[in-house]
Amino acid sequence: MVTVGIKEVARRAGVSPGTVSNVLNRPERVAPQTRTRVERAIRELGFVRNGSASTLRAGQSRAVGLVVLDVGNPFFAEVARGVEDVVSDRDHAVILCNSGESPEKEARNLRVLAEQRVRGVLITPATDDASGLRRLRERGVAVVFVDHHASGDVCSVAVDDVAGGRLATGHLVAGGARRVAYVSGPLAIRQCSDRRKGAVGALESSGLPPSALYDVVVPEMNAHGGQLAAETLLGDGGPPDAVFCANDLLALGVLRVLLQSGVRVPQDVAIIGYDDIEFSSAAAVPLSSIRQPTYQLGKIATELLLEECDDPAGHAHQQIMFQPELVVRESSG
Amino acid sequence: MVTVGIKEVARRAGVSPGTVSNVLNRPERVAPQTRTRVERAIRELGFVRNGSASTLRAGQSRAVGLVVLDVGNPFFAEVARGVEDVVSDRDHAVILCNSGESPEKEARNLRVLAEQRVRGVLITPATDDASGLRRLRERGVAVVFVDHHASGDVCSVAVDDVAGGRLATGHLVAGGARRVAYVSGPLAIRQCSDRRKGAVGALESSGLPPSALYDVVVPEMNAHGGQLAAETLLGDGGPPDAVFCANDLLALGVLRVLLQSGVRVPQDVAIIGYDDIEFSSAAAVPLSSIRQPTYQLGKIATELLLEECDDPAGHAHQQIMFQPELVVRESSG
DNA sequence: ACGCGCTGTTGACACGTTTTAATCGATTGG
DNA sequence: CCAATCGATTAAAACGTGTCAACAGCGCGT
Repeated sequence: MVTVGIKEVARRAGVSPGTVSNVLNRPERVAPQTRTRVERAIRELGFVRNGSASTLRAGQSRAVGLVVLDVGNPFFAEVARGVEDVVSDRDHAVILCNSGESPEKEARNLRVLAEQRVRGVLITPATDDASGLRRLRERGVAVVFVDHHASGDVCSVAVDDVAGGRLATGHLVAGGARRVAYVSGPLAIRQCSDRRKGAVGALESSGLPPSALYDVVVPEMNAHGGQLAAETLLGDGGPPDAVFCANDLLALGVLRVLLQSGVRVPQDVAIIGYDDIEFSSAAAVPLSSIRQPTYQLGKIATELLLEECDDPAGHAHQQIMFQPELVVRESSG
Repeated sequence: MVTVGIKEVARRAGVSPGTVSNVLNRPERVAPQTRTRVERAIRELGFVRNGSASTLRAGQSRAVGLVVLDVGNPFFAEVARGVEDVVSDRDHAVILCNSGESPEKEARNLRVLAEQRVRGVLITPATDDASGLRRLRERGVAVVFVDHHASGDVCSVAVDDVAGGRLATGHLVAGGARRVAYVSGPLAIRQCSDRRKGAVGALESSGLPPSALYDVVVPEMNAHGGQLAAETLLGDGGPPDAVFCANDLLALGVLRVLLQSGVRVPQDVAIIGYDDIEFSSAAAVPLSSIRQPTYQLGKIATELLLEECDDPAGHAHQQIMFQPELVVRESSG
């Protein structure tokens, strides 16, 4: 491994290593003429800064961590795109971690990120146990919650999931549903429990009893989980009037199984999903859904994070909360 | 930032810093009893190793880079899942980069990865210009191509795109198509040109003239690109008999616009995509496609990469080539 | 001519770990 | 009982960069 360092550049340009470092980090402090000379030397030698040394000395790296529940979910892929765009503009790197909704994997990921001395962490937590995150923050790592509302001393960018659940369920009830199934992942995941809360609220406002809601919880929030849920629904003494799914992946899985079983959507059963991923509108029966500003979620969260990193003292934590939007398509028409 | 380092652990455990380092890196060389003492000290102090210092001194990091054309494409998301699973088992980190099919962004990403001193890079190149990668390899960074066949001195894990193109187009022709549109991203992307090559081959074998293939090239290989392509198809003197799309995202975009315009699929126009992403089977008209072992692509590529990193000398480069598989659904039935 | 401030530059040290050769103690063989 | 050997541990020297106090050169006003 041929290692060309800052001092070889310095020798070639006829300056001291310190000056080269200045060219790299505070170009304005060095005379234009020497700067160009150094820059030429850098180019000629093909020098690239050693990030480890830089990080070690400076105490902060040029990378941020992103921990999501499922990279395979287009929702998080879109969030990741937002993160990547902002971070890449500032020549930083994104370390992507997948928790797969498992607290253990999440903890392991956080440890790796701590080792890497990332500047900050963007996370959609898989659990309400914030002890791992607290330790991180005590070590001086900035944390921003994504798609998860926080309170007080942490930044967060989220969408009002209770409102979303109310919106979705209210719409189903307005369409005539009297018995609604709620298909979701583990209720330990905040998004799932909040959306459920909204659903319950909507039923109450409509004068329906709480028993009108029928929970089907599956371990994984993907299409496979949706298929599992649909089989449960079909087996359990006939399907309900309508199904509210905690995300579109689940909804697509449910939809597929119902259609295969000869159930007509929306005539027999109405379905609504959540997230409004790109594919929902192209589904066999175009899927009603709750739209969120997904890309913005990633983008704004990252901006907040970097802002906090750049000025930890003068930074005021803020919790941003978007309002979701109902998108009606055939599956609930 | 409270920094508890190796030497505080050493003091607490009553040993030297060197011993702590040994516990971390070669536990077998240290007596069981001192080892447990050190491990306790580590736990009590909440010590986490400083990756930058470790990387700096050891000369190699615990991170690999993954450069994909589009994180938003479920195909690459699935590849990323394969990579993440392997890498996370070995307590490494994945640095995710998105080139967005742009050589400039790709080059910038590679520079960031070089700075981070990643152990290796997994990449689906956006261009045939391998100079950036050559420089990386000269610096001792292992490189493995993903979904891109390499020759000779580099590892690669790919799927036979020419065969895939032939499979898809042969199927369309067998179904009666005489005029086939090929909707694809920039032909500078190898996957696109290879699949096209297969398509041409299939037409020739069937005795059709090369003019039977009609190219529609769009700048981005996503659903939006597909919509653009479909508009071109509709405008240009009536649609062809069949459309072969270079990936499923394009196909879903094409499908949507055709259906909206009253074109019947497959009666008026047959469509086939590529990648067989999860959503294709759930589309308004379930999409025929070419299936690839996507997760395996990421998994095996990563294993190859880490193998090369662990033993650069004794490593024999290999090019793995999978065969794709035709999946027929309604869109071409 | 002199001191002053200002801009540009320098040199040396520190960051936290890995690594190597050296040291220590204990055990074994002669 | 000494020497040789072996395993466990240590001390110290790197790794490549950022930082900061110190310093040189220069123009300015007095």
